[in-house]
Amino acid sequence: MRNKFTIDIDNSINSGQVFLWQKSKNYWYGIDGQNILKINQKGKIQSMQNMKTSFLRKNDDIEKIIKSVSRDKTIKKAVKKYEGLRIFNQDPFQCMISFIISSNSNIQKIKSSLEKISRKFGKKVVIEDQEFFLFPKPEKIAKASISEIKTCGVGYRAPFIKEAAKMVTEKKINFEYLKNSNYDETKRNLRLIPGVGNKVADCIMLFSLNKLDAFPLDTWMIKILEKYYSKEFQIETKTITEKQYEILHEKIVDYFGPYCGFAQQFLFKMERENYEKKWL
DNA sequence: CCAAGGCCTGAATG
DNA sequence: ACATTCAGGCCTT
Repeated sequence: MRNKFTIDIDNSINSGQVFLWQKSKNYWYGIDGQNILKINQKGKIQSMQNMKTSFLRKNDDIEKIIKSVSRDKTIKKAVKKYEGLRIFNQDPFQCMISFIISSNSNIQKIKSSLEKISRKFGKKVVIEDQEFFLFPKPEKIAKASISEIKTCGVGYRAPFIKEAAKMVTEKKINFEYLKNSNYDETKRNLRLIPGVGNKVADCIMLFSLNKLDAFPLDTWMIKILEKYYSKEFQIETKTITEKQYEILHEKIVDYFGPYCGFAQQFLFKMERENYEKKWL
């Protein structure tokens, strides 16, 4: 028997995991690789390109996942407040580029850069009298010059983006293989990409490679852990070193379990909302 | 193994 | 106005 699928689409889109989405008349339209998705408030999804998609992860046993991560009062509160918050299953290439761009940046600027990249390198598609630009294929970005990429406002990340795309076209990074690999193997591979450190790798893994045990530790999550979980995970220093990141991740998996990525998403959403940050 | 500094850019801050 | 700071890291020294 299957659970009834429910989702809070607004909160899920506005939770820092996707950037190329816009709302129009109660529908959300978004770019996911070579696909354009249209989703209504109830989570009914359609591909405007007639492609198959598992974007909404409808097969997840969300009840089980939520029960599994609900280890304490703090996380229970977050889960209750953002009950319909879900993690998407994005196009890996787009996700990788998005989070390479995200480093040392903010939502608005990430969004602006990605829009420019799509507009400059992606295929134009007109749907329902609206113009969309698909996300460019890896080959296109791999062939672009650094200065062309820089016109999208990505600055010093431009060479990273080009090299990352190149590694995909050369099959040094094979997303299909990584989808079927475990956490450590996947991370080891992703870390070979310039501009991909621990945090960015965890984002790519959680949001596009089906690694629900990935738990991106950015400055916000560190603050959250210090605020609510100082007993469970003592964090001594201000800047998290590589080693500390690994140790912390292990403790987090021990504590929140194999779906800890969901815990991250709920905690992150709750804390960010407290600060009334503007999203899309 | 750890700490410090630089990095594109543009919005926010003073 | 104009300068400075800072933002959901990463890389090099």
